[in-house]
Formats: sequence, structure tokens, C-alpha cells
Amino acid sequence: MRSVPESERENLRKLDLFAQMEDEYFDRLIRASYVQNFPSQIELIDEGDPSDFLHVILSGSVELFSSWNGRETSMATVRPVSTFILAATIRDAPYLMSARTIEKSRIALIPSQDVRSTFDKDAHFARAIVTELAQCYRSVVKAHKDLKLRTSLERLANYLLRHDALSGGSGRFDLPFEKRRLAALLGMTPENLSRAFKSLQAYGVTVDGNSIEIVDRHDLERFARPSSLIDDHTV
Amino acid sequence: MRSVPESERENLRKLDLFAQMEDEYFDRLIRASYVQNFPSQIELIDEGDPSDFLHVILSGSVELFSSWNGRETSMATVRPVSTFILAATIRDAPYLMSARTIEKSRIALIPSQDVRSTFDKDAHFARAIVTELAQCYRSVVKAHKDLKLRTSLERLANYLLRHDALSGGSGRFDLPFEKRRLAALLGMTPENLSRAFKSLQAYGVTVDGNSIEIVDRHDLERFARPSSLIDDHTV
DNA sequence: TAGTTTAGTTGATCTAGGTCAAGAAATGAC
DNA sequence: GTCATTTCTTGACCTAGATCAACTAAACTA
Repeated sequence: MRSVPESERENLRKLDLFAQMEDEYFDRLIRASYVQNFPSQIELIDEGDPSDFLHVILSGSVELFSSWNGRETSMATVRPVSTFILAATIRDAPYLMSARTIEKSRIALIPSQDVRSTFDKDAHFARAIVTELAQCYRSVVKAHKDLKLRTSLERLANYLLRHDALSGGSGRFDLPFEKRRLAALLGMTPENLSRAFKSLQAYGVTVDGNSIEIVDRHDLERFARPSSLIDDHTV
Repeated sequence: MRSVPESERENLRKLDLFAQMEDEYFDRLIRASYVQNFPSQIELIDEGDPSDFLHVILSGSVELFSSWNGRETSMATVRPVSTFILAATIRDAPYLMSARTIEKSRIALIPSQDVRSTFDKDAHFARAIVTELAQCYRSVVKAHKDLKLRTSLERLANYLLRHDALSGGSGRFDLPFEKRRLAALLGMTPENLSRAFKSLQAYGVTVDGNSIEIVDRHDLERFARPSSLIDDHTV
């Protein structure tokens, strides 16, 4: 690992998390940090490990997943620019989720100890951290509601609507990762996801490999009944 | 609603959330706040409402729940001393969950606006808030893992082990609320919960009304396989 | 006290979704 | 290019857990 190069410094500085910081604290934080490129399928974090670094994903994407008793499930996917495992860093507690890259990714690693001490000194940084953490919290609550209140078909339909909106709302987009991973994320098996896609044909969804087309958004929405309190990840 | 009486002030001051604050900011925050007793079954919050107050539960207990498309589910129960709906307050965003008292409860209401402005001024308060929020975040992640990785029988078994530990680890305790509510919390129907209790007899669990006895903790643990990364709510 | 309502239990049945197995199609290695 | 590996799909089957219905027991009411 090498420390953050000058060229990268300015990019980091623009992130919400760092934008309002005092120069002095930003410099000190960054000097202690690293930016690194990881290939796909690298395990960055193993759940249960002590939380030595706050991770900030700059490009690529990362899957958070968990295991218990021989079973594994996908908890979330993280895309730029966003932190992960922030809560463990704050509490100096073990990671609750594992993390692996799902494509080539660029990640900043900030020593947890420095995050905590800078939090106490720089009020702007403190505010940015708590805002980010609150966002993460609300994401998990939404995921939990999604899982507890909806059938797998409803989860898929809403996922497609969300992802379409995220990628411009054109009604055409590519799935950002393999279907088996999407199945795990939605809490279903690959077989059942395959059948679910077929069922959604009745609501104007066509699938060709990774590319999805939503022919009539309103038609799909009538079935999916999206709710801002579950599906709007900006609020 | 009446503002916080002098007698209550000192109790609040002892809470982790306020203990380290500067006198000045504590006074100002408390002067803007209220403490109120609510009877059982009162809806305190309706999801989607703007987050006007941070709630701190001082005694009693509160259920957080959510609805979608005519379905309702229990998300968590909150007991003293703990905040709820902190993330909405931080982000000045609508509540994602509804809340109702499940018994007579005493609750402090702190205007969200004052929480946010005090956060920026008092570093100790900021630290307490972010620690509490990180704790909340980790609780939801644990609940999500519980739901996604375990069967309903496993969830019940682990719930009983957790609750026994929480109430002294004697192997005997009373359920803190009705079984139908427990069923919703565990993501199952009352009928299925009833059957699940029967199944756990094979592992030494006896049920008489609300009172539970775990005859042999190790026996139940062999089935439940509790994990600190799901079941330990102190970490 | 009897009468009403609500929570809990039990059994019968149904169904969403998981599992297993076999192909098809895509991806990667050489 | 060919061969091997992995992902995806499809069909047959199975099971965890939901639903429905009937009944019991407890809690409230008048």
C-alpha cells in the first residue's frame, strides 16, 4: 500500500465527506491514509475482524455480505462515492459484514483511529460523518422493510424500477452485476429469480442477458407499488 | 405538553447522550424539550411524517413498525434508555418507521432542529449522537442478518437465548409483550410461532403463558448457534 | 355473574419459494 | 479455434411457513 498521491488528493477533497474540513485536519487525515486499486473478487473485509480502516469507494463496486452457519447472503452493494463499515469504525467494534470487490475498484483506506480523533476536532467532518452514517442507517431500514413486507416478485419489480430511475429512467438499462448476485441481494435463489423475470413479462419487462427493458413503467408500477419510504434512496 | 421539570432534569443529565455536554448547551436543549407520559397503544409517530422531534424513551417500551400495501410488520422494540428515529432527525428527512407505545411509557421529546444545531456546537454531544446512531445502525444490520440467514425456528431460539441473557441468564423469564407482537417481530405468523414453541420443547424450552423456561441452555444453543455478530446487541 | 371480545392454539390445507437435476448458454483457459 | 468451467434456465418435486377455520382460554364489560 502506498499513501495518497498528490493527484488523488484533490479528488478526495471534493467528496462530501471531506469538502468542508479544515485544511490542517484534512492533510493530517490524508497523510495517514492509502488509496489502492483492487482487482475483482478480492475480499477486502472479513466479518468479525477489528475495524482498522474506514473504506471509501472511489470507483468500481463492492458487495457487502454475511455468513452464518454455512449460509451466505448478500446484504448490499456499494457504489461510488460512499463509505462502508462506517459504524464499526465509529464504535471501534468488529465488522458485522464482509466485503468483496465485484469489479476492479479504487478504494481509499482511512485509519479508523484517525477518523475517530478527527471527528472530535473538526466539526465539519463530524457533521459529514454523521450525515453519511444516517444515510447508511436509513438504507438498511429500507432494505429490511423491503424484505419483510414484500414478496420476491415485488422486490424484483421494485428493484428494476429503482435501478431504471438510477440509470436515467429511459426504460432500458443493464444489470450492474450477475443475476446470481442479484438473487442473493433480493433474498431469493437464482432459479427463482429466473422464474420471477418470466412472471414480470406480464407487466412489460423484457430480459435479454443482462439488459433489461421496461416497456411500460406505469404498468410495472401498478404491480410493484413503489413507495418513497422504501425505494427512494436519496431521501 | 409541558417542558422538562427540574426533578427530571438531573435524570436526563445522567444519560450517555447528555452526560458529557457543556452545561450551557444542555440547558438550552432541555429548555426546548418536553417529557411526557403516554398510555399504552398510543401512536407516537406515523411513518412519512417530518421528523420534528428526537424521541428518547425513559421508561416503558415502544414498538417501531412499518406498513406497505396493506401489510404491516414490526421492525424493532425500543426500551430505555435509548433514542429512536435519530437518523431522520439528523438528515431532516421523513420518518421511515411508525412508533407506538406497547405499555405506559415516559418519553422525552427534543426538537430536531435543536439537536442538529447543538450537534454543531458541542463536540461531546456530537460524539454521543454518532455513537448512538452507530449502535442503531448495527442493530438493524443484525436484524437483517437474522432474517435473511435463519429460519423462523432459529430466529425464535436465538431470540429466547438473547432475552434470557438480557434478563439475568437464569433460564426463566417472561416475554416482554404479547406473542402476536413477538411473531411480527420475528417475521412469522402467530400460528407459526405457536407451533415453533412446540418444536423447541425438543430442545428443553417450556412455555406457560408468557413465562418461558430454558431447561438446558447448552442444548438450545446447539440448535440455535448464536453468533456475537448477530445476537450480541452490546457490541 | 354472564356475555363479549381478544389472544392463543390446533388441525387441515395451500402456496411461495427452495431444492435437485439436467440442459443451454455464456465465459474463460490454452 | 477447442475444451472446461461457470452461469443461467427449465422442469419436477419438496418444504417452510402462510392461510383458513374451529376451538379454547383469558381478559374485559356491564
